[in-house]
Amino acid sequence: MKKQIQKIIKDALLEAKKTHNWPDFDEPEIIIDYPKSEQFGDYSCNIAMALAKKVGKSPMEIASQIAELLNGYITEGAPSSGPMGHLLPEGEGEMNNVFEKVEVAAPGYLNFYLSKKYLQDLVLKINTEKDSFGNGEEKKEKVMVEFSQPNTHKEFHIGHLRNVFVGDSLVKVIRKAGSQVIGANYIGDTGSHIAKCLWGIAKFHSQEKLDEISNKAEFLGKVYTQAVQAIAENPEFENEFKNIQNEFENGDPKLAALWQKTKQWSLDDFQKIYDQLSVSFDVYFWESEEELEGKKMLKELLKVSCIKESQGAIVADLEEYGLGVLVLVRKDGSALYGLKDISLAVKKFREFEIDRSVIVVDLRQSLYFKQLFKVLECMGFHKNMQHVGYEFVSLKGSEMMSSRKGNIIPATYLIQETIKRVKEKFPDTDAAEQIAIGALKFYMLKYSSQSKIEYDIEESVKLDGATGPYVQYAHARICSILGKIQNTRYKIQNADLALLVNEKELSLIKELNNFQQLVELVAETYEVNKLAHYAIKLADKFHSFYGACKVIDEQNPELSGARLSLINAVKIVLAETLTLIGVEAPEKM
RNA sequence: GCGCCGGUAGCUCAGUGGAUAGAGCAGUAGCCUUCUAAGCUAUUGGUCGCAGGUCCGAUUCCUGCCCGGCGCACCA
Repeated sequence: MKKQIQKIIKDALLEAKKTHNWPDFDEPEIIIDYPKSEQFGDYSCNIAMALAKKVGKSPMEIASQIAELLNGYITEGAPSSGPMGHLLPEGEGEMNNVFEKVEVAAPGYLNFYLSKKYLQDLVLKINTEKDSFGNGEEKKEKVMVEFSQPNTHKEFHIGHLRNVFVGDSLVKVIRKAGSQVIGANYIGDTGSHIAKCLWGIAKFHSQEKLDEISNKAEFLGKVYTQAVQAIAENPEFENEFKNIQNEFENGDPKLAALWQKTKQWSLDDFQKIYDQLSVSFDVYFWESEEELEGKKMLKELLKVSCIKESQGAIVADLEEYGLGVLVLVRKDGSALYGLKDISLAVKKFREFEIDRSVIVVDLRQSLYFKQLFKVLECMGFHKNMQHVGYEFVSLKGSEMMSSRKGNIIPATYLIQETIKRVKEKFPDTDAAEQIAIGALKFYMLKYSSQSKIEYDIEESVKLDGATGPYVQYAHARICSILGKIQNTRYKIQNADLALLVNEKELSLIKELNNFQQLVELVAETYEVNKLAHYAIKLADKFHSFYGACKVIDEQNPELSGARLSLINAVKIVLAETLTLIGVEAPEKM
């Protein structure tokens, strides 16, 4: 829609140059905005103000001249696109008269008003297309979104949850926008943290019957912390640990068996969490595999100009780009994250033939990703790779989490606690778990990614205001009304939508009209919090409509039919928006 | 030291080169014999960190500074 408005404005500018003897100039970019308030129409453009100097007239005068032409187009047709009534592509049905009028407002805005007919037809369109409403055109592009990336032998904590929610949402929204998407997980199943944990088990827990431990994942996390602290406090343990690390890396069968066994404990725990959150992956990568792949690539890598030996280690020297130095291989020969990520990046593009790689990782690794992408570039590997960062999550009233310090908040604790509190508050609901998971996801996703979250459990289970349950509640209310008219004379199909003329009704439809644009925007900018904000706004407008308009009215079955049709459209879009952020929409609450 | 991110209402956060800077919570005043009150309606509340600059116009862009957080060679 915005693009089409741009096009007709461009037509108008060209025509104005002739008819109003405007001087010749290069057109600046035509920007179409949503006005701040509905009193300024549905779309607005500030081109007249930008042109004031170039044309040599006042913004208001320019705006009036453009508006006059545009209003002419509404009835008579624009030079390149025909009547503005035919703005929409073929196959969109009988979408005539998209705009009602174009107005000029001080200090020089052009305000576009959608016609009632267009809005009323939109309700039918949504009811017809159902959950495919808002889908982008199918693209050939293949995108991989890598997210979650938990480390085995460490506990899955609340910071990991933010990652999972953002990543899962990106998969869904980029897919909806029309690209093929592969959701990928990259498990950290190797590295020094594993060796530390194995050493910790050998040192402090060798007498215990490991198989009888009830919460195995938690046990591993605790042992890891215990090991880190023990080594820090007792330097003499350093050698003991190094010995075990060497034995492990050289394939000691006992340690390898212990590794496999304990790794599976972590993986089982992760899977339980993903199941509970309804998150899944299309493909898994393993750090232990990339370690081997990376080492195989070393010979080739050393031919790359920026990669060299330094102080016994192999590093990428990126000083000339202002990116410092990235160590790929330690002086003891073991591989670091960077090396593994190089081989993984190559694998993603070669084996999976993707066009774009999106990686969701903590914002604190921004520099690291700049370095990684630069190294790949130096290798002649010019690909579309994006790091989507997000700020950290802490718990209100506690210091910053660190699994090395052992003061983390486990994800399972937060999930169980939220479910418990929802059940306390609403003992009658059957959807406590859906509500709790929804509250959790919504709370994390409503923040912009560069905003730190100080997680407040008390705040997160409040079910009013800008929360998931608030949106779910709007959905449940709609379902409740729709449930009442089953097997009655009211009809959603073939309703006379021209009856929808009330201010609240039109305002609600206008919000629905923004959905497709939103999907496109989020798929490009990765700003998933905009989905949450949209859901709130739509729910707000529904509640406002609900307060003002009675849907089922015995006296007026025709209007009721139209309104039922409208709320069904709202239900579809609301549910779809929630789906995009991974939140379920229960029918009853 | 260099770099990145933030500083907007009492609190938590949106937002933007332009039209009176917006929500939620908290506060105040109303609304359940009426489709789910997890709701609605109205309302109080702001030197958009500070100082310059660019611009017809800056909270938004540029520069400097202050405050908070984070990152900068063998963790991931």
